[in-house]
Amino acid sequence: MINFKELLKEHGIPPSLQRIKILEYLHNFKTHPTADMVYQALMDEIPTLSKTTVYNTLKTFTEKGILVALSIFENEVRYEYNTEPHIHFKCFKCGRIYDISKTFECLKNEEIEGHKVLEHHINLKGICKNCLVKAGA
Amino acid sequence: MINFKELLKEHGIPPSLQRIKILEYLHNFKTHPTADMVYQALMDEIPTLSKTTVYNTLKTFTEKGILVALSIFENEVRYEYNTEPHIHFKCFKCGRIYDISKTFECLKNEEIEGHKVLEHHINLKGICKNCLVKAGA
DNA sequence: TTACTAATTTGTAACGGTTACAAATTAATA
DNA sequence: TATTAATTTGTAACCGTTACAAATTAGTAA
Repeated sequence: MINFKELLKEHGIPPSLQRIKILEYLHNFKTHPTADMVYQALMDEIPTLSKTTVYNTLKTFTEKGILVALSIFENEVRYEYNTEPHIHFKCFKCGRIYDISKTFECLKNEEIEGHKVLEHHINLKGICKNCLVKAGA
Repeated sequence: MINFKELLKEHGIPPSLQRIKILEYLHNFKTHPTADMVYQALMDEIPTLSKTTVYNTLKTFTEKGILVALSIFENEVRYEYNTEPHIHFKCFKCGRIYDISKTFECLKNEEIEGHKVLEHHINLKGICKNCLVKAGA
């Protein structure tokens, strides 16, 4: 059981209710949500919640390294809890994003053609397991 | 010398002046431009050009496989001429996008954890060669 | 507690990339 | 040349996001 209040403090972020709840959500639901999805999900629990707070908080968390921002979709940013390095698979049909645990040793080097690599994002796209079954039936 | 008129016909796209010029630009300048950049660049040559035409044309080309749409930046889509598979490096400082010719054999397989992979995008981020030199000086 | 200050949250308006849509223009055909 | 279809254009709207100021909350000192 993670103490999110402590986790925020460790990252130099004063733990308000909104911040704790947003962090908790990102940690518990691995759905790579957009800012709006987080907002919708927490509206019931925090009726006064503002969308701006969600955007600001997600931005802060990302800057502090607690979350990672993904650019898998063309138009909207998605967030996930920063854990082990992994790659993403997006289904063209259902739109779901899957985490692929496989890592690539060949990307471990931190220098390529003279450039210093700080991040790498691998995004696969295609038809997911579920949609393949549906199409085959 | 590529005959862009013929190339369009081969992809089932009637070759209008606008379409030819846009394709020509994407082929000649490997700058991974946004729709707006293409628009700005062609405004002199085609004074009546509309931004909507650029957007529509880029979309059509992408659907037909002539171009590839990149989601390296968070907010805007960038396009490039569809050639050999390669990966992209985006510099945090100058924002430029570099093509890295290195390919990864480990991503050649078309099936991963049950999902059918149709596309893969590898985006590296960090400090580019040029900016490293500037920072070191 | 109370008064005061700083931090946080909120709501509205605005911004920027993109798209919808109808009118205007151009090309194609008879 | 007249008619029809395709393409382009311009405007307005959409949507994700951000700027900003007001309102609220939390923290501190008397």
